[in-house]
Amino acid sequence: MIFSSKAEYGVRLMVELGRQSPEHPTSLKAVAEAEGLPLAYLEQVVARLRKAELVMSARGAHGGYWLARAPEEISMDEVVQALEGAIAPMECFVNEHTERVLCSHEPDAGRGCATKLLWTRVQGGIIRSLQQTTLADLVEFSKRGEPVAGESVSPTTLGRSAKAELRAGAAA
Amino acid sequence: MIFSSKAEYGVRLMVELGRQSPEHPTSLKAVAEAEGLPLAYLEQVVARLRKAELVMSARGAHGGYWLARAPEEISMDEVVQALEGAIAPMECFVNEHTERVLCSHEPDAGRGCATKLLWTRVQGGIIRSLQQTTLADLVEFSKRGEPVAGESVSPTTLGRSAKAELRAGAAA
DNA sequence: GCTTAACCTAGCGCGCTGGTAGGATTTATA
DNA sequence: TATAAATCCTACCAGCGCGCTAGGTTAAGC
Repeated sequence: MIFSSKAEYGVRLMVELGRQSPEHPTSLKAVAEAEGLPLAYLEQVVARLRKAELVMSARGAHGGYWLARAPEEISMDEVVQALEGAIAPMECFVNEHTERVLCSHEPDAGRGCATKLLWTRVQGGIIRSLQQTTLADLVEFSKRGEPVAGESVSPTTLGRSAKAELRAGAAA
Repeated sequence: MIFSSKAEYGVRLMVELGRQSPEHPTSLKAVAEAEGLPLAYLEQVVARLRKAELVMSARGAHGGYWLARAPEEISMDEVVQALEGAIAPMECFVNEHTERVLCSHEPDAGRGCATKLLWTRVQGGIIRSLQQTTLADLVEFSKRGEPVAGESVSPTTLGRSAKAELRAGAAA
């Protein structure tokens, strides 16, 4: 498993907010009930999104959360990064100071570190796919089950519909 | 963190085997000492590679391990999959039956599941970057610090040297 | 001033990760 | 044939992070 449930819950929350009009704030309770998620835990999740300035909040009665920007301008790598911390395939990537036995990547010390090359490529693959997906893509998909054809879909999809992507893409 | 140390250790082991001639087997003890890894734990790691038929073994004195195929014909997604199990960004991807609260991806139930679209794309990005890297790439890189120019480098690199890739790619 | 909400912090059980321990089995060699 | 060197196998264990709960404080509407 790669991402924790924080990412899952947080993304769902963002999608839910994206479905609402930003006129009036949405309470966490409403989101928790709609998605069947524990409210108290959602509070911790949304706190990360707020600190990253991806959502805004209003306290008190009829308070709640709403998106800080339009869904089209929120790329999912920001969201996932806010929820999960640095996006890295290996421990030594996130904290260079944690010099555990696990990681002996000497920094550019003559002979190249083979695993670092591999993890760098993987990291690139992850980040690219996250960057090329906006929150608007997900909101659209959740509304119709399929994004509008001819819209500014990310380059990777190359015209394939999101549904076809789902069927084909999961083949490991 | 995405991949566990099994992946790190196992990939290093594969690279080490790739550096040796397949004439005579290499003992785990030698690998463990060369890489500074715990021998007993490496045994469990290499067992996964053996079950996946990526390495072969000979028991007894002067026994050891060697690659089952040429490094050029071993793509890293096979290796990582053998070490880590199914490559999935989220729990529900690896085991559809573990219906925890975490995952409520109804299978194609009308309205599309937005997070599933996202994780599918991420999974594609990971698997693609792993498939496009062969063990030979890593062995080459570990030998020279840079792959031979003009060789059959994976399409993603597009002529950029591996060193440049390392410098640029890690920027989150 | 009651209710509704965001906000904060501490704690906790469970499972998985990263090992260790101790052996059994197989093979080369003296 | 005894010994050493190696793979192979299983059980066990400590630590820690994840997912979550508990219990509050603060702020805003009616």
